[in-house]
Amino acid sequence: MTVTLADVAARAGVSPATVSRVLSGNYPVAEATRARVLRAVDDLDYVVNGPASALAAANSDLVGILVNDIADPFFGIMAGAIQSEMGPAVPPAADAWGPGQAPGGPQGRVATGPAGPAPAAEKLAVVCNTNGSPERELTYLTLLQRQRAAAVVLTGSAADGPEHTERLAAKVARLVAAGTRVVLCGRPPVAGALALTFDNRGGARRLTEHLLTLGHRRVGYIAGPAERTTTRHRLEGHLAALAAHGLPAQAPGTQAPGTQPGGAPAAAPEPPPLVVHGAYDRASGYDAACELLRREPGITALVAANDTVALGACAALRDMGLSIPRDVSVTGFDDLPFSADAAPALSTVRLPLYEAGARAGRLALGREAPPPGGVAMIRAELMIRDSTAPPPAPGR
Amino acid sequence: MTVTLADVAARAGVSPATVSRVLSGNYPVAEATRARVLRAVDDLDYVVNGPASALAAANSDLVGILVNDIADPFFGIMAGAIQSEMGPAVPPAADAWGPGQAPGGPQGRVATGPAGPAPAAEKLAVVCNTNGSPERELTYLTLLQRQRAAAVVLTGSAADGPEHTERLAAKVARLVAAGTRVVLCGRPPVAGALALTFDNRGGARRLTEHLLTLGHRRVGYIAGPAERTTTRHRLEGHLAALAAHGLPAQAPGTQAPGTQPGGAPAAAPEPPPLVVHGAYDRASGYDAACELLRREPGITALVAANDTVALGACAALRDMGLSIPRDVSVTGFDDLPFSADAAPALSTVRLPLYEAGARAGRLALGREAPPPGGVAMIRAELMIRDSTAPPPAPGR
DNA sequence: CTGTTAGCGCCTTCAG
DNA sequence: CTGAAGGCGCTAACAG
Repeated sequence: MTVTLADVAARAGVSPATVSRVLSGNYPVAEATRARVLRAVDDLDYVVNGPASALAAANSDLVGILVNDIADPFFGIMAGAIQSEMGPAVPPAADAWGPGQAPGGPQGRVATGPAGPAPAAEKLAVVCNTNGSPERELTYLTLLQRQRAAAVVLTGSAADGPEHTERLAAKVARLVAAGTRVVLCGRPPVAGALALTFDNRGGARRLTEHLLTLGHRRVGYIAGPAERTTTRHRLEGHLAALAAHGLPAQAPGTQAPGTQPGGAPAAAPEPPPLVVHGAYDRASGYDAACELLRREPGITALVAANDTVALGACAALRDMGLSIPRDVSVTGFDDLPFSADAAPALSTVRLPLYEAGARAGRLALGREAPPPGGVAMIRAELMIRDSTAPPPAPGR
Repeated sequence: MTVTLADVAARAGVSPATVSRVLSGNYPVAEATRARVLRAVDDLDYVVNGPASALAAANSDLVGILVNDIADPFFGIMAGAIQSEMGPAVPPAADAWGPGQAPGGPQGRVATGPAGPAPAAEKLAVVCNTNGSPERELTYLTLLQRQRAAAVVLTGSAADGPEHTERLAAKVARLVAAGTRVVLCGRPPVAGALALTFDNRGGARRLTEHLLTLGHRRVGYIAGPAERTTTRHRLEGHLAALAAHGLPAQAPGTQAPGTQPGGAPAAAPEPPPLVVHGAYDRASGYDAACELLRREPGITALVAANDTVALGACAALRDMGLSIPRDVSVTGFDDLPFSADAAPALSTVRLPLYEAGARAGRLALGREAPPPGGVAMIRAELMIRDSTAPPPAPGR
């Protein structure tokens, strides 16, 4: 039914081994036969049988990319960047043969010789959507392990909590043991894997400091899902900034520093916490903003877990008749493309998603030297735009 | 090094064939042995060798999803929907799985332990980013063919033009011949493949009609990349609406119907066309809006190729000090999540991206009967919101 | 129900 | 430089 390597060999009048050698290009073959084989391949429309080749060679050209939400540009940008690095081989005289793409130039890559490690073939970069489910994450990892994937890149926040962390670590260990390279991008490190982690804590801290410096004292925080590492880290940064200014995390008003949170239960009504958790989406931002302003109408600034959430919060504020940033300042996180276009342009923290993804891709292919210790921290950059300003005058 | 099926067989004291049978679950096995095998699998942390199994069975559980831009929610939503249908099996206990739909015996693998080790059957849905390059599209198709993918879903607009159309058709034919199911989602049909096409022409036409009905007569059109089918179809719909109202496509002002475009070359200066092409992104929308208003300051409405482009146009208008929709109305297309949140909320055409993607996923797995003729047209729904209104009074 | 027997298509020594 | 031979790990008929 389907044409095999043997068919090509017959057509070209050579042995299967020779065809194999021509195709994988990692072994000297006479230019004449080489051409003959290539033509036969073309004539027959031959396409290598991946499974068979993977079985025999004990490796495949599959590279898996796991994302939490494929509909979110945050992941789309990283995934796209990772894939962009999976192209055919290295810089010079790119030899992208492939069954179908005949010998590029007259002599293709003949004289090039081993310009590097090996004319690495094109990788099949593939993205898998976990939908934020730790369960599905593990499942995909197993599926990828099954395929003997060459590498796996896990992006975005991980599920927080010991059990999953442990199960993931075990899985990663097995993958690595099986020869699969594992890279984490925008995630906390895991033993055995290379990691590019974002400075979520630092970015969040500087963002809140920016607000405090402007004079804000009643700052609401719209956090992401409670069980995610990124959520926790950003919140920690925020709280650290607050603490550094002597502001108790949940103080609703201008409370004196040092006030112990667990105060009198009945006499003085417990101050409502100014942190609300929700999903990383626009609707959550909207709802959370409403909730926070209900709890504490005196809020003058809202820090959102990410840009999408921030936009939802802006919409809520608008609907309440509040002006941004005159009445309330709002900040996001990530600096996704649309943030600069929002009205008003969002003050946020820029994460170099594309650059980080590209680097992760290179690491996954072993095309770049791993950072010392296997872990690198990616800096976040403050982007101050138009959604933040000093709070309204006290007696507004 | 790695544990194989034979190891498991030995550990369980059965033959490899038996292990294979319990793992694929498509053959009766005594409950006792079955349990023994499962335990051995678990003890040894065994994971099937995908390539080997694919080779032997002549099929794999890979399903490819091709998208033009993975960072664009338009594709992310469809891809996510498609993947959501690739789950383990169907709704009830019914276990429709295996390389082909196994008999799903009376109690198949019911009594299995806790979420068995490798409940298999799960398809590995995988998305590939072509970045809008016809070349890469073909390459990915080859890569997927190499892997003997079970199915392939191509989403979004196709490259327009005979050569690519033909090459694609040939590739699709080969894939289908090799047993891979091919589904098109949001694309024009291709022989041999099932297709779910969006009513881009109709949607665009109704959108422009909406504007004309409001009283607009000088309508600018911001089109997508010229060489894409979706671009062409939407533009055709727009022009059809214009023509139906007796408005020449490129008339800059209130021109009398019937005026022949190719008029006097020097005497009467050629009216500037009111259509500008650009990428499907926000920056293009911004630039195109500027360009159109430069060409024809009297424009009272801007029709954008999609929502993202429309938002860019809105930003441009805002920067020019124009109010939406008081001075200029703006429309989008697709109805992506953020469109309803824009300020003002965007009038657009809703494409049921998620539903279409889910259906495409089911078709790809053969879980749903194909539409008659293999092609189904997906209706687009007009969503009138706040970015459109009657044009300003004549003598504004 | 379970074991046995052949390959699936390709890569990879090992000769020539 | 090229051919011949063995086996990668698993599944799919056939026996029993």
